[in-house]
Amino acid sequence: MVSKELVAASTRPLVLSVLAEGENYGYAIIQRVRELSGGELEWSEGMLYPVLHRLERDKLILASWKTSESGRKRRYYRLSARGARAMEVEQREWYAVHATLTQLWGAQACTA
Amino acid sequence: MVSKELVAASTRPLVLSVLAEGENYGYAIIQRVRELSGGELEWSEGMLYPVLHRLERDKLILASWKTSESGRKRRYYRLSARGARAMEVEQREWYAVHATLTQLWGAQACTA
DNA sequence: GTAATATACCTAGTGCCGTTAGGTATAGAG
DNA sequence: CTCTATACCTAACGGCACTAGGTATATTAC
Repeated sequence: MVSKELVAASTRPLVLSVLAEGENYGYAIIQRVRELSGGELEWSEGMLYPVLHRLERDKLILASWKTSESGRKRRYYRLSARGARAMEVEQREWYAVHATLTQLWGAQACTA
Repeated sequence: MVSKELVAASTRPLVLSVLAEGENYGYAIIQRVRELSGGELEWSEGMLYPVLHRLERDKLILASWKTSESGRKRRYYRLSARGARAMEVEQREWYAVHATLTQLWGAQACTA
């Protein structure tokens, strides 16, 4: 379990970073994040879809409906150039805060 | 500058960690965090004081009024045993998210 | 001496965002 | 044929940073 605030802080960078791996759709993004976090991050759909809509509204990601070979309709998202820049900003901010915290927590900056 | 969400996520762990260094008061905590972050984190008073009140309400920190030799009244906070445990939880959650992000960002886990 | 700045505390209104709790529809498994 | 997993969506609620104030005292500048 991760606190609501930490979820809020990590959602945008995580979504942008997952889409930097290649285009993907909402349901699969949730699973990808759960997998990457070893089950620590269990996103709800009610959280993610509004996030995707906001990112699309802000032109950080681009969306298109596609039908998979199974016949299922999915909304695929991919990173825009603007989104790639936003991801770098998020990354820099994250590292700034991480550096501040690890100064207080001692030398163990690397637990990844 | 750091996003609102990232500020929200880091405020509690930062305050608890600063108080783990020793008792301190609101105004000085703001300066300490600014110093540790190299100016990246510029907390407003309107943000911090409600945070301190919530932490006190939840018994994670303990408060007492003291008058400095300069004659100024300050409200000093110190970490409770409960607060120390909460800090460890926050730390573990932070590292879990950090590990997830750094997997997506590549090997550069250490920029601290 | 007095005006300006830094220190030191506080609160109210606003907007954003995760959570909870729903709803709809299709594909595959038992 | 029913149940689960997949796949999308939205509305109401609560918590929290942000903005913009307010009060009061000590120090510095003119």
